[in-house]
Amino acid sequence: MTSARTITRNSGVAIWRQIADQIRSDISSGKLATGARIPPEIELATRFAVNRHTIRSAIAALTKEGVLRAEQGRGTFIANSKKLTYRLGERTRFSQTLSTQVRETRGILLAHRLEEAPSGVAEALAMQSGQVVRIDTLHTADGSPVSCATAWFDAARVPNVAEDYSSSGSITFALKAAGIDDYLRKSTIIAARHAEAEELRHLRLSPGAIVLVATAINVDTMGHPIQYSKTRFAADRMEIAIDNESAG
Amino acid sequence: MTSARTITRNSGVAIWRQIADQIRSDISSGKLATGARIPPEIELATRFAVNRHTIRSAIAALTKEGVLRAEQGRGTFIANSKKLTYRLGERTRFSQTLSTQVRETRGILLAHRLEEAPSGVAEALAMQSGQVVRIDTLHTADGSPVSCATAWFDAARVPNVAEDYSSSGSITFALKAAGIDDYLRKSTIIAARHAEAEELRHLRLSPGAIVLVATAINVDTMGHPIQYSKTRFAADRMEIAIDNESAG
DNA sequence: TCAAATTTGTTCGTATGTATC
DNA sequence: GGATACATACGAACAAATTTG
Repeated sequence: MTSARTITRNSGVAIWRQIADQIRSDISSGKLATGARIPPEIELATRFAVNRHTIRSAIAALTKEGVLRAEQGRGTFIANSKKLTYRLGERTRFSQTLSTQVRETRGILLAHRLEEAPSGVAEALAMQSGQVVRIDTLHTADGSPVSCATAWFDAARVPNVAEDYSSSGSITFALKAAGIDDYLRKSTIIAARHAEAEELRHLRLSPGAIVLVATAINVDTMGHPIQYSKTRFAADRMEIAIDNESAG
Repeated sequence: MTSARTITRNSGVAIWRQIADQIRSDISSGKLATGARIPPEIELATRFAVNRHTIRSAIAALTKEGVLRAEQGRGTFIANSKKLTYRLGERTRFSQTLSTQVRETRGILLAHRLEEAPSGVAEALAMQSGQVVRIDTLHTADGSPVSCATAWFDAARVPNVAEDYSSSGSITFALKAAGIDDYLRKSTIIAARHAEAEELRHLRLSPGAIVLVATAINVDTMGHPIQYSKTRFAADRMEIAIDNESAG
């Protein structure tokens, strides 16, 4: 347990939630390991200079989230811990980048529809006009939701992408079915924000939780854009790594 | 103004803050442009299904942050807007990547000290043993703080890095002074979390705010690590872009 | 110039949540 | 657990500034 950082009163964020966020952050950043015992409530109360009831509220929230596990007479323990790393590269594939870290990954189709390309999407896909297929997906690692995404494709080029994704849980497979055997990551923009209500539900997060938003464009081997997507990662479970191989 | 997303009651995060966060997010994601007028309080109150006072609390918080500006009888307007983009590449340099987006950037030395390499740092710098120079810096763009960083260097190799940074506000300059004319970004890991108290102060953020954390290793032209750093970007002001040039 | 409509600013009161002791 | 203080959220007004007709 690291030292208690200052808490801010009257900020619109209850003290118990600020403390819960700090403890969760210490756990997911690796300062606290799985199975470790956190200090007793009285000690935490002293350290954060708050009442013990306030600490109990924080622990109760984290227990409900599944981050902590309290045992009467023994102490409070860390239930879960380490972050998964999503390695970004030209040939980034979701299941592949996680394959060494988890036993199993899965992709679930949440929704799909044909729509007029929203502003920004047509430009990103270098389309003159026309319709796009939009798919909303959820990705799990060992059964836990780790990210959800919205992706747009040129409807003329990959009309059955939703169906093919649904049956396989894989973008790579769905594109192969449309005759696109290979694709490359052209650009990625990474931002972070608070999770919205739908993301909270899908990723099983609590209000105030953070998502990393990766906005990406994938191109075929001719350099033509085929996929524009926004993936939201649960920031307490995932981090993104960028390796510059030539500088190794 | 996009549609109101759900707010969650009794979550430990005040409703006025959740609404303020949503409005701020809409602004910085570009859904709302500088100078634009946001809907009147009554309309927002209806849309979010809350009392007008609650909307006023949210607006007051954003006004204090400098994001909004209210004028009696006229309306409430967006004061500030666009996000800065930090382009990550092998030769990433802070001032250079922002030079096309802002008039002026500055680096300020907050603190420095000689210390035994903490766990993780010695490995990252490929040092057998010994001391490291740690510097804590703050970076501003056009006067606004956008990021703060902690960086470690092998004390044997760049003993005066703190002094040289202090006088120039530039890592590139400080390394040149130690005879390192060029360096490359080897790896970057990006995560996101809530800002800690010190970061809130330095970056002038409010509790619950988000920081993007970039953990980086820079190497010299021989591939030997010279700098290990953790940079925290205010997520509502900055995003990170990764371009894969060969896939363009 | 005046009047109406719109929009932000202010002041009551009341109920509930948060935090302390 | 109970008592107390303060923050949060709601509701109903009214006041002040601005825009529109």
